[in-house]
Amino acid sequence: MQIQNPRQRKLIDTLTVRRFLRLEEAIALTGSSLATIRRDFLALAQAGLAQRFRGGIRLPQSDTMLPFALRNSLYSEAKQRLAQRAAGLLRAGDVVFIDGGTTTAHLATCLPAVPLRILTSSVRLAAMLDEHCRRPDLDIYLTGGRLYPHSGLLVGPSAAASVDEYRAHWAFLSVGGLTADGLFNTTDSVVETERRMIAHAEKVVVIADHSKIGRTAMCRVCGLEEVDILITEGTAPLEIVHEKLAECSVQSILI
Amino acid sequence: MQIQNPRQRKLIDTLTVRRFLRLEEAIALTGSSLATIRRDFLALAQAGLAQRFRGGIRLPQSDTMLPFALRNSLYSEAKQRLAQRAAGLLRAGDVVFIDGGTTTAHLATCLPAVPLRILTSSVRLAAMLDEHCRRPDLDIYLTGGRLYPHSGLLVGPSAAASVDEYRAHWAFLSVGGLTADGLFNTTDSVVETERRMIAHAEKVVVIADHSKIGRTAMCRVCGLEEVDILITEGTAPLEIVHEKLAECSVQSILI
DNA sequence: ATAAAGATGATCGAATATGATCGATACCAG
DNA sequence: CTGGTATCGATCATATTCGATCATCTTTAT
Repeated sequence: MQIQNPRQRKLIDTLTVRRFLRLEEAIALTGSSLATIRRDFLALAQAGLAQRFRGGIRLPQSDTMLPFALRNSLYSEAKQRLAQRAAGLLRAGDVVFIDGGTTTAHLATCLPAVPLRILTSSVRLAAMLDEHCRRPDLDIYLTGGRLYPHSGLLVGPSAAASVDEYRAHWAFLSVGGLTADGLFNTTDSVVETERRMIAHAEKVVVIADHSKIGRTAMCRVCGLEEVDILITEGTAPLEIVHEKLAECSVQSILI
Repeated sequence: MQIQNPRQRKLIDTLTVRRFLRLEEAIALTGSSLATIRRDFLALAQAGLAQRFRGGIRLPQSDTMLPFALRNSLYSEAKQRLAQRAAGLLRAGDVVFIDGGTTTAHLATCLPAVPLRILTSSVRLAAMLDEHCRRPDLDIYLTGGRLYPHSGLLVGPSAAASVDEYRAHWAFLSVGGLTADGLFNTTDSVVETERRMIAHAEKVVVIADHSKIGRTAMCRVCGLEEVDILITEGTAPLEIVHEKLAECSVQSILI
């Protein structure tokens, strides 16, 4: 049986990005009432697409999930909270660069209800924003470039170059690692795009769960002096980089 | 069975580009009354071309199965044959511009099994090629630009400008209309991108079903002298433009 | 030219989805 | 164990959409 109700589809799709969805969140997401969401949760559970628990629904545990969903569900609760905090920074009319990555993908589910212009290199993020949020006040831009296979990411020189055409209030970056030495990512295909986003944004916000702090990866993106705000978990081993953060006047937001 | 009612065709065409179509949107789109649209929705659902849900219709399959749906659906038989013929032109290593549109979207289902590089302004086409086909020999590029709401199309000056960075062996275009006066499309948001594709491709291939021949639309793309190959149906009223086609040495391929 | 067949648009009762409310129940802290 | 709080399921009123009917307009066949 297929879910035909667009609202229920939206809930299911959100559920594949988050690991669970609470009643309050679903209400905010759809604009529907408590009673309706409750009925939706019941319907989704009866269809076997979700499991109910007190206060919300989650993905069925034993189900075979897509690789993307699996990768995403790792630390997804934390990422979701970090993304929500990041989204709280935004004001009406802001222009936002959003990096491609599993962490920043969570932003799609919690953007504030204000007009925004968004430039991203993530096709999935763009598709999510376009298809589900009926938000005529959102302008969504994609960088050009080569589609990195099976990742939904636009990479390469044209991706980087197209960022040069824009200026933004914010750049939201997700990283593979963060040390006193700077920001790191696992592949160089996205690094140049991130550098341009950093160069052309007023404020650079790095979103990183605790596992990223103190870890490097192959490609260095930039030094910490480029970063304005770091949003991470309270459990992160920040002492490793604390001094350098202060030196570069990075504002740390702990969740 | 083919849908011959032009209004219903329009609805189906819109549906292949968007994900779902609501009653209200369909009324605005066609100018017809509520009752008529309802009857159309019923007819399309009974023909198996769409699924109804309260307030609108949607494609019968889930979006990840869209290529499958396209291949199997009856209404698109003609377009599918045209796309197959167009795909037959391609050779290993070719660089191909593919316009965003319902007709060219069918190309995703029938590309030959040779290495190709593809630049398109259609996010859906790119996603189909990336996710559905297991083709490591395909390089997929997207133009940048603004995402036209609920259409999966990249539009605007940056979309057009990014085409300038590439040169291709082929440009595959789908049009809203074709007369002796040239090619036409319904909206100007994609026209500039198409012009750049035409300018930077060695061979320009227009794919148009019979309903497009002899019909104009609001925006003129270019004259027929820019076209190298026209792929259309044998039933198309080609006599209207036959002379001009010969004059511009356009090669007509009839299916 | 006329009649038949079909498409279209308006209207109305029926079916369904939605939102608010209320008592019952599960969870948590002390 | 007990009281407080939040969530749940059920119920009812309302709003929206659906299907059917009928009148009007257009097309087609004779």
